[in-house]
Amino acid sequence: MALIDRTLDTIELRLLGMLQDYARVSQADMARTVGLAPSAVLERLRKLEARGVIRGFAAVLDPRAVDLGQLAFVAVRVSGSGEQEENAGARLAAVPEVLEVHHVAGEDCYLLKVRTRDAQHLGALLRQRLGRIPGVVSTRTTVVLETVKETSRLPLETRTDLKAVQGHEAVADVEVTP
Amino acid sequence: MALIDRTLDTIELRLLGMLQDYARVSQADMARTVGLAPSAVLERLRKLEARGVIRGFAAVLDPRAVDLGQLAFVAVRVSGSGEQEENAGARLAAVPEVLEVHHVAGEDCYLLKVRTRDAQHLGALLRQRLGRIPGVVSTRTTVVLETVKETSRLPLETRTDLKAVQGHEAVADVEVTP
DNA sequence: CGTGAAACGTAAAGGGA
DNA sequence: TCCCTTTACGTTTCACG
Repeated sequence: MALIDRTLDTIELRLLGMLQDYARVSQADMARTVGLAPSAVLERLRKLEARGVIRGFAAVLDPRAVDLGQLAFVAVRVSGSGEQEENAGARLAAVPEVLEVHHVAGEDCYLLKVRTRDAQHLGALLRQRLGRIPGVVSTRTTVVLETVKETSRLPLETRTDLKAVQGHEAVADVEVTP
Repeated sequence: MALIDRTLDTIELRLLGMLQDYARVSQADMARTVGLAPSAVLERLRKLEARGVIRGFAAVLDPRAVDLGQLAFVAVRVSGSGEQEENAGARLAAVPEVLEVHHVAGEDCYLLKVRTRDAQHLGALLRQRLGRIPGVVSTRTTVVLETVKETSRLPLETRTDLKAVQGHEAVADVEVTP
Protein backbone atom coordinates (compact mmCIF):
# COMPACT_ATOMS: atom_id res chain seq x y z
CA MET A 1 0.00 0.00 0.00
CA ALA A 2 1.75 3.09 -1.22
CA LEU A 3 -1.24 5.24 -0.33
CA ILE A 4 -0.86 4.84 3.41
CA ASP A 5 2.12 7.16 3.48
CA ARG A 6 0.79 9.68 1.06
CA THR A 7 1.22 13.08 2.59
CA LEU A 8 -1.69 15.25 3.65
CA ASP A 9 -2.32 18.56 1.95
CA THR A 10 -3.28 21.83 3.59
CA ILE A 11 -7.01 21.34 3.14
CA GLU A 12 -6.91 17.86 4.59
CA LEU A 13 -4.95 19.06 7.62
CA ARG A 14 -7.50 21.81 8.22
CA LEU A 15 -10.40 19.37 7.92
CA LEU A 16 -8.69 17.01 10.36
CA GLY A 17 -8.05 19.88 12.73
CA MET A 18 -11.72 20.88 12.72
CA LEU A 19 -12.82 17.31 13.25
CA GLN A 20 -10.42 16.81 16.13
CA ASP A 21 -11.83 19.91 17.81
CA TYR A 22 -15.48 19.09 17.22
CA ALA A 23 -16.31 15.85 15.47
CA ARG A 24 -19.94 16.87 14.94
CA VAL A 25 -19.05 19.87 12.80
CA SER A 26 -21.15 19.91 9.65
CA GLN A 27 -19.71 19.29 6.22
CA ALA A 28 -21.22 22.60 5.19
CA ASP A 29 -19.21 24.41 7.87
CA MET A 30 -16.04 22.63 6.85
CA ALA A 31 -16.74 23.50 3.24
CA ARG A 32 -17.18 27.18 4.06
CA THR A 33 -14.02 27.22 6.15
CA VAL A 34 -11.73 25.61 3.62
CA GLY A 35 -13.41 27.21 0.61
CA LEU A 36 -14.63 24.06 -1.10
CA ALA A 37 -18.02 22.75 -2.15
CA PRO A 38 -19.69 20.47 0.42
CA SER A 39 -19.51 17.56 -1.99
CA ALA A 40 -15.75 17.94 -2.26
CA VAL A 41 -15.47 17.89 1.53
CA LEU A 42 -17.54 14.72 1.69
CA GLU A 43 -15.30 13.07 -0.88
CA ARG A 44 -12.15 13.99 1.04
CA LEU A 45 -13.56 12.75 4.32
CA ARG A 46 -14.52 9.44 2.72
CA LYS A 47 -11.00 9.02 1.36
CA LEU A 48 -9.41 9.94 4.69
CA GLU A 49 -11.54 7.31 6.39
CA ALA A 50 -10.79 4.74 3.69
CA ARG A 51 -7.06 5.42 4.01
CA GLY A 52 -7.32 4.91 7.75
CA VAL A 53 -6.18 8.43 8.56
CA ILE A 54 -9.47 8.93 10.37
CA ARG A 55 -10.05 5.98 12.67
CA GLY A 56 -13.38 7.09 14.02
CA PHE A 57 -15.38 9.68 15.87
CA ALA A 58 -15.90 9.46 19.60
CA ALA A 59 -17.81 11.32 22.26
CA VAL A 60 -15.58 12.18 25.21
CA LEU A 61 -17.38 11.64 28.50
CA ASP A 62 -16.60 12.71 32.04
CA PRO A 63 -15.42 9.48 33.69
CA ARG A 64 -16.84 10.54 37.05
CA ALA A 65 -20.27 10.98 35.52
CA VAL A 66 -20.29 7.29 34.62
CA ASP A 67 -18.81 6.21 37.92
CA LEU A 68 -15.26 5.60 36.74
CA GLY A 69 -13.47 8.16 38.85
CA GLN A 70 -10.34 6.13 39.55
CA LEU A 71 -7.66 6.18 36.89
CA ALA A 72 -4.54 4.05 37.15
CA PHE A 73 -1.65 2.81 35.07
CA VAL A 74 -0.70 -0.82 35.54
CA ALA A 75 2.58 -2.41 34.49
CA VAL A 76 1.99 -6.10 33.87
CA ARG A 77 4.77 -8.63 33.78
CA VAL A 78 4.09 -11.63 31.57
CA SER A 79 5.95 -14.92 31.37
CA GLY A 80 6.00 -17.69 28.82
CA SER A 81 6.47 -18.02 25.08
CA GLY A 82 5.90 -15.23 22.61
CA GLU A 83 2.60 -16.78 21.67
CA GLN A 84 1.40 -16.98 25.25
CA GLU A 85 2.54 -13.39 25.71
CA GLU A 86 0.44 -12.21 22.79
CA ASN A 87 -2.49 -14.16 24.10
CA ALA A 88 -2.20 -12.43 27.46
CA GLY A 89 -2.14 -9.06 25.68
CA ALA A 90 -5.34 -9.89 23.85
CA ARG A 91 -7.04 -11.01 27.04
CA LEU A 92 -5.97 -7.87 28.85
CA ALA A 93 -7.37 -5.82 25.97
CA ALA A 94 -10.68 -7.63 26.22
CA VAL A 95 -11.40 -6.18 29.67
CA PRO A 96 -13.67 -3.13 29.22
CA GLU A 97 -12.12 -1.20 32.10
CA VAL A 98 -8.72 -1.59 30.43
CA LEU A 99 -8.76 1.32 27.99
CA GLU A 100 -5.22 0.93 26.70
CA VAL A 101 -2.73 -1.89 26.36
CA HIS A 102 0.78 -1.02 25.23
CA HIS A 103 3.65 -3.41 24.70
CA VAL A 104 6.61 -1.60 26.20
CA ALA A 105 10.36 -1.92 26.28
CA GLY A 106 11.84 -3.05 29.56
CA GLU A 107 11.09 -5.87 31.92
CA ASP A 108 7.41 -5.08 32.38
CA CYS A 109 5.81 -6.40 29.26
CA TYR A 110 2.57 -4.43 29.11
CA LEU A 111 1.49 -1.03 30.32
CA LEU A 112 -2.24 -0.61 30.85
CA LYS A 113 -4.46 2.40 31.34
CA VAL A 114 -7.36 1.37 33.54
CA ARG A 115 -10.48 3.12 34.81
CA THR A 116 -12.54 1.88 37.71
CA ARG A 117 -15.03 3.30 40.16
CA ASP A 118 -12.59 3.62 43.05
CA ALA A 119 -9.49 2.10 44.58
CA GLN A 120 -11.46 -0.87 45.94
CA HIS A 121 -12.78 -1.77 42.52
CA LEU A 122 -9.31 -1.30 41.10
CA GLY A 123 -7.95 -3.81 43.57
CA ALA A 124 -10.68 -6.27 42.72
CA LEU A 125 -10.01 -5.86 39.01
CA LEU A 126 -6.31 -6.48 39.50
CA ARG A 127 -6.82 -9.61 41.56
CA GLN A 128 -9.90 -11.13 40.03
CA ARG A 129 -9.67 -10.24 36.36
CA LEU A 130 -6.12 -9.36 35.42
CA GLY A 131 -4.27 -11.57 37.88
CA ARG A 132 -6.10 -14.63 36.65
CA ILE A 133 -5.08 -14.25 33.03
CA PRO A 134 -2.63 -17.08 32.12
CA GLY A 135 0.92 -15.78 31.83
CA VAL A 136 0.40 -12.74 34.04
CA VAL A 137 3.10 -12.96 36.69
CA SER A 138 2.83 -9.69 38.54
CA THR A 139 1.39 -6.19 38.35
CA ARG A 140 2.68 -2.84 39.54
CA THR A 141 0.06 -0.14 39.79
CA THR A 142 0.46 3.63 39.67
CA VAL A 143 -2.59 5.42 40.99
CA VAL A 144 -3.52 8.76 39.44
CA LEU A 145 -4.39 11.44 41.98
CA GLU A 146 -5.39 14.14 39.53
CA THR A 147 -5.44 14.51 35.78
CA VAL A 148 -4.07 17.85 34.60
CA LYS A 149 -4.52 17.24 30.87
CA GLU A 150 -6.05 14.45 28.84
CA THR A 151 -6.66 14.77 25.14
CA SER A 152 -6.49 12.66 22.03
CA ARG A 153 -5.93 15.72 19.88
CA LEU A 154 -2.78 15.21 17.84
CA PRO A 155 -0.71 18.27 16.95
CA LEU A 156 -0.88 18.59 13.17
CA GLU A 157 2.17 19.86 11.38
CA THR A 158 1.49 23.38 10.34
CA ARG A 159 4.60 23.42 8.19
CA THR A 160 2.58 22.60 5.07
CA ASP A 161 0.11 25.21 6.23
CA LEU A 162 2.77 27.88 6.56
CA LYS A 163 4.24 27.06 3.20
CA ALA A 164 0.84 27.41 1.62
CA VAL A 165 0.24 30.71 3.38
CA GLN A 166 3.56 32.03 2.14
CA GLY A 167 2.62 30.90 -1.34
CA HIS A 168 -0.85 32.46 -1.34
CA GLU A 169 -2.25 35.00 1.10
CA ALA A 170 1.10 36.16 2.40
CA VAL A 171 2.38 37.35 -0.95
CA ALA A 172 -0.57 39.69 -1.19
CA ASP A 173 0.76 41.55 1.86
CA VAL A 174 4.26 41.90 0.47
CA GLU A 175 5.80 44.04 -2.22
CA VAL A 176 6.88 41.78 -5.03
CA THR A 177 9.09 43.12 -7.78
CA PRO A 178 9.00 40.83 -10.78
CA MET B 1 -24.50 21.71 42.27
CA ALA B 2 -26.60 18.75 43.21
CA LEU B 3 -27.18 17.94 39.57
CA ILE B 4 -23.65 16.78 38.92
CA ASP B 5 -24.26 13.49 40.70
CA ARG B 6 -27.68 12.84 39.28
CA THR B 7 -27.76 9.34 37.93
CA LEU B 8 -28.16 8.55 34.26
CA ASP B 9 -31.24 6.73 33.04
CA THR B 10 -31.42 3.94 30.47
CA ILE B 11 -32.09 6.25 27.55
CA GLU B 12 -29.20 8.52 28.43
CA LEU B 13 -26.85 5.56 28.72
CA ARG B 14 -27.92 4.33 25.29
CA LEU B 15 -27.44 7.78 23.76
CA LEU B 16 -23.99 8.04 25.32
CA GLY B 17 -23.14 4.57 24.08
CA MET B 18 -24.10 5.48 20.53
CA LEU B 19 -22.13 8.71 20.69
CA GLN B 20 -19.07 6.96 22.05
CA ASP B 21 -19.20 4.51 19.14
CA TYR B 22 -19.83 7.10 16.45
CA ALA B 23 -19.95 10.73 17.48
CA ARG B 24 -21.37 11.81 14.12
CA VAL B 25 -24.53 9.74 14.50
CA SER B 26 -27.59 11.85 13.67
CA GLN B 27 -30.14 12.86 16.26
CA ALA B 28 -32.75 11.24 14.05
CA ASP B 29 -30.94 7.89 14.23
CA MET B 30 -30.61 8.16 17.98
CA ALA B 31 -34.29 9.05 18.23
CA ARG B 32 -35.31 5.99 16.23
CA THR B 33 -33.04 3.74 18.26
CA VAL B 34 -34.23 4.81 21.69
CA GLY B 35 -37.84 5.36 20.62
CA LEU B 36 -38.13 9.08 21.27
CA ALA B 37 -38.93 12.09 19.11
CA PRO B 38 -35.87 13.86 17.66
CA SER B 39 -36.63 16.95 19.71
CA ALA B 40 -36.51 14.96 22.93
CA VAL B 41 -33.11 13.57 21.96
CA LEU B 42 -31.84 17.05 21.22
CA GLU B 43 -33.02 18.24 24.61
CA ARG B 44 -31.30 15.37 26.40
CA LEU B 45 -28.04 15.88 24.54
CA ARG B 46 -28.02 19.54 25.44
CA LYS B 47 -28.56 18.73 29.09
CA LEU B 48 -25.85 16.08 29.08
CA GLU B 49 -23.45 18.61 27.63
CA ALA B 50 -24.56 21.31 30.07
CA ARG B 51 -24.09 18.90 32.99
CA GLY B 52 -20.59 18.14 31.75
CA VAL B 53 -21.33 14.46 31.22
CA ILE B 54 -20.38 14.95 27.58
CA ARG B 55 -17.08 16.78 27.40
CA GLY B 56 -16.83 16.96 23.66
CA PHE B 57 -16.67 15.13 20.38
CA ALA B 58 -13.37 14.23 18.79
CA ALA B 59 -12.12 12.64 15.61
CA VAL B 60 -9.64 9.85 16.32
CA LEU B 61 -6.74 9.90 13.89
CA ASP B 62 -4.03 7.39 13.07
CA PRO B 63 -0.93 8.86 14.72
CA ARG B 64 1.34 7.44 12.01
CA ALA B 65 -0.64 9.21 9.32
CA VAL B 66 0.27 12.54 10.90
CA ASP B 67 3.87 11.55 11.53
CA LEU B 68 3.57 10.84 15.24
CA GLY B 69 4.49 7.18 15.25
CA GLN B 70 6.46 7.16 18.49
CA LEU B 71 4.44 6.84 21.68
CA ALA B 72 6.06 7.03 25.11
CA PHE B 73 5.17 7.45 28.75
CA VAL B 74 7.37 9.78 30.73
CA ALA B 75 7.61 9.94 34.50
CA VAL B 76 8.69 13.44 35.51
CA ARG B 77 10.15 14.27 38.90
CA VAL B 78 9.48 17.79 40.07
CA SER B 79 11.08 19.69 42.94
CA GLY B 80 10.12 22.81 44.78
CA SER B 81 7.06 24.22 46.53
CA GLY B 82 3.53 23.10 45.80
CA GLU B 83 3.02 26.22 43.74
CA GLN B 84 6.07 25.63 41.62
CA GLU B 85 4.98 22.04 41.18
CA GLU B 86 1.61 23.10 39.83
CA ASN B 87 3.27 25.56 37.55
CA ALA B 88 5.47 22.82 36.12
CA GLY B 89 2.36 20.70 35.54
CA ALA B 90 0.72 23.50 33.61
CA ARG B 91 3.81 24.04 31.48
CA LEU B 92 4.09 20.35 30.73
CA ALA B 93 0.44 20.36 29.70
CA ALA B 94 1.06 23.27 27.34
CA VAL B 95 3.32 21.17 25.11
CA PRO B 96 1.23 19.91 22.17
CA GLU B 97 3.06 16.59 21.93
CA VAL B 98 2.21 15.95 25.57
CA LEU B 99 -1.27 14.47 25.28
CA GLU B 100 -1.77 13.62 28.93
CA VAL B 101 -0.45 14.89 32.25
CA HIS B 102 -1.39 12.96 35.35
CA HIS B 103 -0.39 13.78 38.89
CA VAL B 104 0.47 10.42 40.40
CA ALA B 105 1.17 8.91 43.78
CA GLY B 106 4.76 7.99 44.44
CA GLU B 107 8.05 9.79 44.05
CA ASP B 108 7.62 10.65 40.38
CA CYS B 109 5.25 13.57 40.41
CA TYR B 110 3.81 13.52 36.92
CA LEU B 111 3.18 10.82 34.38
CA LEU B 112 2.97 12.01 30.78
CA LYS B 113 1.74 10.42 27.59
CA VAL B 114 3.75 11.80 24.72
CA ARG B 115 3.66 11.37 20.96
CA THR B 116 6.51 12.28 18.66
CA ARG B 117 7.68 11.40 15.18
CA ASP B 118 10.39 8.97 16.28
CA ALA B 119 12.85 8.21 19.07
CA GLN B 120 15.16 11.07 17.99
CA HIS B 121 12.38 13.63 18.24
CA LEU B 122 11.38 12.14 21.56
CA GLY B 123 14.89 12.68 22.86
CA ALA B 124 14.91 16.25 21.62
CA LEU B 125 11.54 16.93 23.24
CA LEU B 126 12.76 15.55 26.57
CA ARG B 127 15.95 17.58 26.58
CA GLN B 128 14.91 20.79 24.91
CA ARG B 129 11.30 21.28 25.94
CA LEU B 130 10.52 19.25 29.06
CA GLY B 131 13.95 19.33 30.69
CA ARG B 132 14.03 23.12 30.56
CA ILE B 133 10.81 23.62 32.47
CA PRO B 134 11.62 25.09 35.93
CA GLY B 135 11.21 22.53 38.68
CA VAL B 136 11.70 19.50 36.44
CA VAL B 137 14.47 17.49 38.06
CA SER B 138 14.56 14.29 36.04
CA THR B 139 12.58 12.17 33.61
CA ARG B 140 12.26 8.43 33.16
CA THR B 141 10.90 7.36 29.81
CA THR B 142 9.10 4.16 28.84
CA VAL B 143 9.04 3.63 25.10
CA VAL B 144 6.03 1.91 23.58
CA LEU B 145 6.92 -0.78 21.04
CA GLU B 146 3.39 -1.62 20.00
CA THR B 147 -0.10 -0.55 21.01
CA VAL B 148 -2.49 -3.47 21.37
CA LYS B 149 -5.53 -1.42 22.39
CA GLU B 150 -6.23 2.28 22.68
CA THR B 151 -9.71 3.63 23.21
CA SER B 152 -11.46 6.37 25.11
CA ARG B 153 -14.68 4.40 25.19
CA LEU B 154 -15.82 4.08 28.78
CA PRO B 155 -17.74 0.95 29.74
CA LEU B 156 -21.26 2.09 30.65
CA GLU B 157 -23.11 0.21 33.33
CA THR B 158 -25.65 -1.94 31.62
CA ARG B 159 -27.37 -2.82 34.89
CA THR B 160 -30.11 -0.25 34.33
CA ASP B 161 -30.35 -1.46 30.77
CA LEU B 162 -30.89 -5.05 31.79
CA LYS B 163 -33.57 -4.09 34.24
CA ALA B 164 -35.40 -2.20 31.54
CA VAL B 165 -35.16 -5.12 29.14
CA GLN B 166 -36.54 -7.45 31.77
CA GLY B 167 -39.40 -5.04 32.29
CA HIS B 168 -40.29 -4.64 28.61
CA GLU B 169 -39.19 -6.81 25.72
CA ALA B 170 -38.21 -9.80 27.81
CA VAL B 171 -41.65 -10.33 29.28
CA ALA B 172 -43.07 -10.69 25.77
CA ASP B 173 -40.96 -13.83 25.27
CA VAL B 174 -42.10 -15.43 28.49
CA GLU B 175 -45.27 -17.15 29.57
CA VAL B 176 -46.93 -15.01 32.20
CA THR B 177 -49.78 -16.44 34.24
CA PRO B 178 -51.71 -13.63 35.92
C1' DC C 1 -14.18 19.68 -8.14
C1' DG C 2 -18.61 22.13 -8.67
C1' DT C 3 -23.81 22.26 -9.56
C1' DG C 4 -28.38 21.34 -8.61
C1' DA C 5 -32.37 18.96 -6.69
C1' DA C 6 -34.35 15.43 -3.88
C1' DA C 7 -34.07 13.33 0.52
C1' DC C 8 -33.06 13.91 4.99
C1' DG C 9 -31.88 16.04 9.48
C1' DT C 10 -32.06 19.97 12.82
C1' DA C 11 -33.89 23.21 15.89
C1' DA C 12 -37.40 26.11 17.63
C1' DA C 13 -42.26 26.97 18.91
C1' DG C 14 -46.37 25.45 20.95
C1' DG C 15 -49.08 22.34 23.64
C1' DG C 16 -50.20 18.28 26.52
C1' DA C 17 -49.55 14.75 30.40
C1' DT D 1 -40.22 18.20 33.94
C1' DC D 2 -40.33 15.52 29.98
C1' DC D 3 -42.21 14.49 25.75
C1' DC D 4 -44.79 15.13 21.34
C1' DT D 5 -45.99 17.27 16.68
C1' DT D 6 -45.36 20.69 13.38
C1' DT D 7 -42.81 23.62 10.48
C1' DA D 8 -39.09 26.35 8.37
C1' DC D 9 -34.66 26.04 7.39
C1' DG D 10 -30.15 23.88 6.78
C1' DT D 11 -27.53 19.82 5.40
C1' DT D 12 -26.27 15.60 2.99
C1' DT D 13 -26.05 12.91 -0.89
C1' DC D 14 -25.67 11.65 -5.67
C1' DA D 15 -25.84 11.85 -10.66
C1' DC D 16 -23.82 14.60 -13.95
C1' DG D 17 -20.73 18.05 -16.26
